[in-house]
Amino acid sequence: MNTGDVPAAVTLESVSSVTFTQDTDGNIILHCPQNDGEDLGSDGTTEPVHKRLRLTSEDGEDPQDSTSTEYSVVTLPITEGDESFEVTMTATEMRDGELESEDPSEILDKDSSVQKKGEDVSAVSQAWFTTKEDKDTLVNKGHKWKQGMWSKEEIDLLMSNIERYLKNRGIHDPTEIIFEMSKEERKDFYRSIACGLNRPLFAVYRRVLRMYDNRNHVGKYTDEEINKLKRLREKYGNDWATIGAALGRSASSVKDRCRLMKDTCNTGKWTEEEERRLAEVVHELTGTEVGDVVTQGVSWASVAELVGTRSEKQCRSKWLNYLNWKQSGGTEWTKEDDINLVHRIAELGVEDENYINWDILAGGWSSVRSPQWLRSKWWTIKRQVANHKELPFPVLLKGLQDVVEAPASVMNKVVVIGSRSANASPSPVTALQIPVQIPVQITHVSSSDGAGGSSESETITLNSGALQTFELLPSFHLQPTGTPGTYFLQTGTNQSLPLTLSANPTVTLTAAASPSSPDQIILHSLTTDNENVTVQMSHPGIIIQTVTSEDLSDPLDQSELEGEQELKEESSENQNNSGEEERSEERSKDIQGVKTLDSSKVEETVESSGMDEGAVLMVPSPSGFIPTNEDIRTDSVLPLGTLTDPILENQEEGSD
DNA sequence: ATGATAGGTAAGGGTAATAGCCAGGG
DNA sequence: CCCCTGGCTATTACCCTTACCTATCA
Repeated sequence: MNTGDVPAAVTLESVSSVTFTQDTDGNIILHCPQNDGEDLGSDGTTEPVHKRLRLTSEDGEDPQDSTSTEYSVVTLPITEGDESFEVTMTATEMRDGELESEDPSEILDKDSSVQKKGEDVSAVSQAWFTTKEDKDTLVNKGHKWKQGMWSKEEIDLLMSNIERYLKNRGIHDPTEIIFEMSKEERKDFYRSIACGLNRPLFAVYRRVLRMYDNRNHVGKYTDEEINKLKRLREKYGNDWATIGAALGRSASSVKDRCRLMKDTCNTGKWTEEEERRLAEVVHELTGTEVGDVVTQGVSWASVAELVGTRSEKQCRSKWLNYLNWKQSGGTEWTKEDDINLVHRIAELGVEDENYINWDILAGGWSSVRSPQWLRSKWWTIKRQVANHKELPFPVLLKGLQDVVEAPASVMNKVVVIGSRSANASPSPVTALQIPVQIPVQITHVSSSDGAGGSSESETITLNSGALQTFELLPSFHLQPTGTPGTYFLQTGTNQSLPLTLSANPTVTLTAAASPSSPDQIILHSLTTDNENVTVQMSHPGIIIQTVTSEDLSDPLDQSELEGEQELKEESSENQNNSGEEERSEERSKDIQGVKTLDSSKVEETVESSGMDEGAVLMVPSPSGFIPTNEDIRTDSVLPLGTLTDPILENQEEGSD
């Protein structure tokens, strides 16, 4: 099974009833009660029988099914000695004909989502394969798996898998398992945490090692370190582990650094002679001629060896970004090319950037220097959108089509793209990023009310300004807390809805029912400072969404925004417990002097919160935009990530 | 002895972010 | 002439895959 082999004989069992629950990460947990029969762990030992769940749909396995769902399944014993077990399923639904309808030649054929329904994806994540034969075997059996950079979703899943593993075993620190335990002690660790990830076990292993190795992500090498590294290199050769240990860096880090510093390396501008030599060597090694486009299949280490004065990275970079294009008579990149690029990508109609085949896209395009260069060009275009990381790819693309065609005066600004809905909005909205506080609409959805189908107006609107007004609609009512002027908001489903308002410590806010309308709470700011207000939510059954700002003329100054940013980072510190690279990214989001507001952390918090009583939780995308059916009239919406939920955070931190 | 399992190492292709250079405009 | 700005180039830290190796165990 580990290499995809299906055991010759399997025992089929059926259970009459199972219980479904949903965990905080949205995984469906299927609880199978202890079987009275003899099959489940009948030897009475603590070692559970390995089970695989087969999901059969009622209508068979028709690949033309309008909805195809892929499941990744793992069975986990609940407690030792208990013969019941849990099944965690991660399901991915694809809409009718998505992907399949694309021209296959336009899509990189390397993503899990192209899998056929019912395929056992766990065969990949449970297999430790590094050799070509192992790979071929799996490929021949029709398995496909994810390669390339890990997406945020994958990392999140990995982290939650690790958390679950830790919880089940009462371990607090994952590094204990990864770096301290023996193989025997950490038996099944990697298999367990690889579940749901359509990646080879080995890839998961590498990723985890990197993630939790605190000697990774150390940052720039100082001159002192470089000198020390040179000495260590002379002493220990290619024993990267030893060198790394001596330097307080990971082995791969020192190895990578050494690759950059050949003794004979020149830096700075390439001389004509160097360029000539590079071209000569590349053509010689690849059996090509001057004018041929060579972008792959080059051994850069060999090239560097022969060029003599440059490292492999320098050679590759020079070739792919300049020399090959220059030699083959390339033309300069123009603004029209920018527009063209965005349109061409849009025409591909791909769901995700990873599906873009840059080789094909670059083909026959004289101003494109190489597929790799084109990709980096895309990056520079993409980064004109401040919140590009948070946007769904199709939304970003649509927005960019407007952006690249916009006048230069607009192009020079950082733009934020937002869309009320990726589906409903005919065209996405672009807006200059001006620091502005936006109102927040909180909609409670009762059990009977579907996701986003909030036909009833149950809204609270928080307007910006010193006087905060909440409009209370029918399903909410106020409940005195005992403190005059302070109320709890009570929802129609009888769930208390503690809504706390906090702000800068210098600002005190109190809430009171409006004398004119009992359906309003009026918040008074007790200071004259019109500080930014943070609404802390502590209720999962709530839709949080940004709404039209009728008044965007209430800019906050930079210091206020920075304060806000700090507040959020502080509150979300617990989320990122791995030292993963995102952390530093979050901190360096200062683009062109405008603080980019980022609510991704906040979103994670809310997103992974528990759900109860059928209440539906929808959260804003990190930029504050979520699909909604409601008719919202704005063209200019600016996100402000001020919604935090300490309780939910605690829930997540404290338990699951 | 053999093959499977579960790592582990090294090499090298690659990405993404940023630093640095430089030309052009005010 | 100076300064600023933006585009391009070069650099670099980190990521990922591949090939190969090794210890342990059934």
